[in-house]
Amino acid sequence: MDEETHGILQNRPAARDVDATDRKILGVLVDDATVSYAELGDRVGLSPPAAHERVKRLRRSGAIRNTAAIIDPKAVRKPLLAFVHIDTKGWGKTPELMAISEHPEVEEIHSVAGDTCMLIKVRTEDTRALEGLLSRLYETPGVTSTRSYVVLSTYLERPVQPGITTEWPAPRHMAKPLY
Amino acid sequence: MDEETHGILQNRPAARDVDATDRKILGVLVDDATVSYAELGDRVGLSPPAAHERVKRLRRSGAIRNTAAIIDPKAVRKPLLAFVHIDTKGWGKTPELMAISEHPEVEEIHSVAGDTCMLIKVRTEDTRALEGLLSRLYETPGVTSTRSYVVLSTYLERPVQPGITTEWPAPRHMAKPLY
DNA sequence: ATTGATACAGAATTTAATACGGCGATTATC
DNA sequence: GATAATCGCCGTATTAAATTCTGTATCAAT
Repeated sequence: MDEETHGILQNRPAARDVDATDRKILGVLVDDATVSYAELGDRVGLSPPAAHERVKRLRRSGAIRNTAAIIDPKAVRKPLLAFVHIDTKGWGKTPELMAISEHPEVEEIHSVAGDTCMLIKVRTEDTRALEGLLSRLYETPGVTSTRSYVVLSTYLERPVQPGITTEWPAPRHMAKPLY
Repeated sequence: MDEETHGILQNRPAARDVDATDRKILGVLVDDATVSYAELGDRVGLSPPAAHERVKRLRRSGAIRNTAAIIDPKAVRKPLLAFVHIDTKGWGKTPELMAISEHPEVEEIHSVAGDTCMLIKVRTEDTRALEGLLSRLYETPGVTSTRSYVVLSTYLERPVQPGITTEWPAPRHMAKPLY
């Protein structure tokens, strides 16, 4: 038996890894997911049904999490982007996180290794609205301090790219990493 | 004449602002852009052609920038997320920015008001690949130092939300902001 | 060598996207 | 205040794409 033997507990079926053709497909769909399967097949060298089958598999496996409309922040009156560092005492995860993610201005919440506990990304209409949001964030139980960094200009903003990640050359005479 | 009088220079046509129905549509499409216009119309209380018409307008006006597949970073072998602060001397914009955005691991580049010049968001396969990327970033002309913050856990990550931004209450006896 | 599974192409069918014509309501103009 | 014009919407018709089905070649395992 293969590695799918322990698959009794996981509901995901195959989870075959993403090959070169899949990456091509992802590259097209990240740019524009409205292309027809005929067009997509042309671009990656497959027939329409074959391209369709691949995309279905990528969806099933979770490689494609979602197909979403990307909204211009200015169109929904949120031209101001800021990053906020939040220091907390005894971060009790669920309730506080839920409270913070309720605000529609909050787009990301990360726990960071470094000089701060939480890093969140927010978009607001203007500095006044940011002030209001920060005030509400500060009132969240567990939050001891916040520092905010307002973005002046955004030069690049794109989704996860399917391109290969180049790697740091391994030290000579050490084929495998030490850890 | 109205505010469109100065529209001689801008090529965008109408750019009517986004109303409540548009926000509902955006709310649906951000969640799942693969719904049919019949389904979309049902959700927001419109006929399929009417829903289609609104979506077309939202695309034309740029409110919907793109319809994209959202990829699971793990599926393309980029499970490691990090933010990098880059200090530069005399940031000469274009060439250096181009050089940095060439790396497929780089997803965002922002200029930030605060104690650092540039804030970039990157995804790599592992810490070794991050090390390689940082090394290459450091070799970019104009870069004087980098500080990186590795993300331990991501609790929330979602696209721009069409929901209304709540605002900070204006000071009493001051109907309009002072600036 | 044989069996099984997988991925693909081509054709057929079903479903959805798109274009068109007409109606009602709101807005601008005289 | 009456009229014309515009805009947004609906219902229908047409076109295009998604989806299903069947057969075939290729690769892996027995």
